Amino acid sequence: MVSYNTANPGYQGRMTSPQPRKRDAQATKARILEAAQSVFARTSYADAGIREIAARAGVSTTLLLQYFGSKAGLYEEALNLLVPLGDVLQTPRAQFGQALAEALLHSGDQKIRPTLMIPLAGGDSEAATIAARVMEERAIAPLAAWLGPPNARARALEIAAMATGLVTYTAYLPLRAHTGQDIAHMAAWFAQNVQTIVDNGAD
Amino acid sequence: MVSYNTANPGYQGRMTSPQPRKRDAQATKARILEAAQSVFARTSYADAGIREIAARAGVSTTLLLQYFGSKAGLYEEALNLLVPLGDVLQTPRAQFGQALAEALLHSGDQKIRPTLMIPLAGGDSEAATIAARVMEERAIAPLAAWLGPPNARARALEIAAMATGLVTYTAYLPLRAHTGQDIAHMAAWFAQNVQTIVDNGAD
DNA sequence: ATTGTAACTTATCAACTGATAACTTATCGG
DNA sequence: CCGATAAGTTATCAGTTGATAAGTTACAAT
Repeated sequence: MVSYNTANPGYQGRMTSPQPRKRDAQATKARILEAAQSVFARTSYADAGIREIAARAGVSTTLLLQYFGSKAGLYEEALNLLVPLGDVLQTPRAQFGQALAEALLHSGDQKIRPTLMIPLAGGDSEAATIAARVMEERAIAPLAAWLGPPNARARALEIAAMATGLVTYTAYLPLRAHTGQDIAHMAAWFAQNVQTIVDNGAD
Repeated sequence: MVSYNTANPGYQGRMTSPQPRKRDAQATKARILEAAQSVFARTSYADAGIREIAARAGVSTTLLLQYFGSKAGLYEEALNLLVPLGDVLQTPRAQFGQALAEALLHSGDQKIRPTLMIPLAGGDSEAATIAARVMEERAIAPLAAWLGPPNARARALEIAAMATGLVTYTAYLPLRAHTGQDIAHMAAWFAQNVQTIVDNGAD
């Protein structure tokens, strides 16, 4: 592993990647963001370290900070990039529950799933403030608008609550392994209840 | 504020608390655990600091570590102490949904609420492992046993998922303030869906 | 009254965190 | 070819974290 900011001066890493890599700020930024997403999704904000993200992107921490200003800045940009609901909101209303369930349970550890882990940021920390804003703007608000009255916001929050809970207990917490039956039961339960919220605007 | 381990040598704090406080290991342990609960509930595990907990309990960090071995040990004991479902599992089955909703939304920031924040510990950190074990033993398992077949575990997880989500979006994330209508709608939704899971064992 | 022991603290550590200043090097238009 | 500028790095810092060794002080039984 090529590591920067550690005791390994001068080594260029030509063995692992034959090309010393061209200089391309945009591509580098993208690599950093990708690394940030995967690291922030796996550990909590406080546990995730700038050094690990930088190493995973094959960059020095300095460059990372130069591009994103601070760890918090990187966090915000990484979250914003996920645009959680984008695709799912395109599906027909009648299949929304099913579509969201599949997106949450089968997504390849990227895209939507991490977004639901945003709340895992913390309580009153700087990270929580950022996470709350992003969640509000990119998930709750669009979902509420899509749902429409009555009680748009409450219903959006209910869906978000179920989604966060589902991901938490199926993919995030290292609980004792679930059986296929358990997963199937939960998926069906989730899809149906979400769909009810979508359909039953008038309760 | 009396602070230990900082630059304030020799000050005994006699002004704020006239009695220099008797030596009582059990009471001191209890004070530490209480402080730990409130701090761990407010910030994430990684953000919570041993020093803050110790200060809040009016003790030195050394004593805290002497009693609980390590930060992780303190975390585990503090979580275990919450015994989340205890009271709620005593209510009649027909009112379980309502009872749980009230416990979650009206609890004075202590008792149950923090327990549902356990998952906020992190991803693959040491804290997450501890949190998962406690959650499994003190919440999922007893709840599943109480629910009974069929699909006891899946149904328990579904309830836990909703509960975690509800707390997350009403009390934990610093989202834009909810209206009373929103809260009421969510509470009713939560109570009814939990009750359905309790009743409809056979789907 | 003395003393043994439990309760509790002070002083200190090594490791790690995010961040900054100052340097080097590749790339590209003229 | 060249030199300006962006892309990238090394070295380093000050602050904080959890943890430890060595001490001090209160209390309770003899």
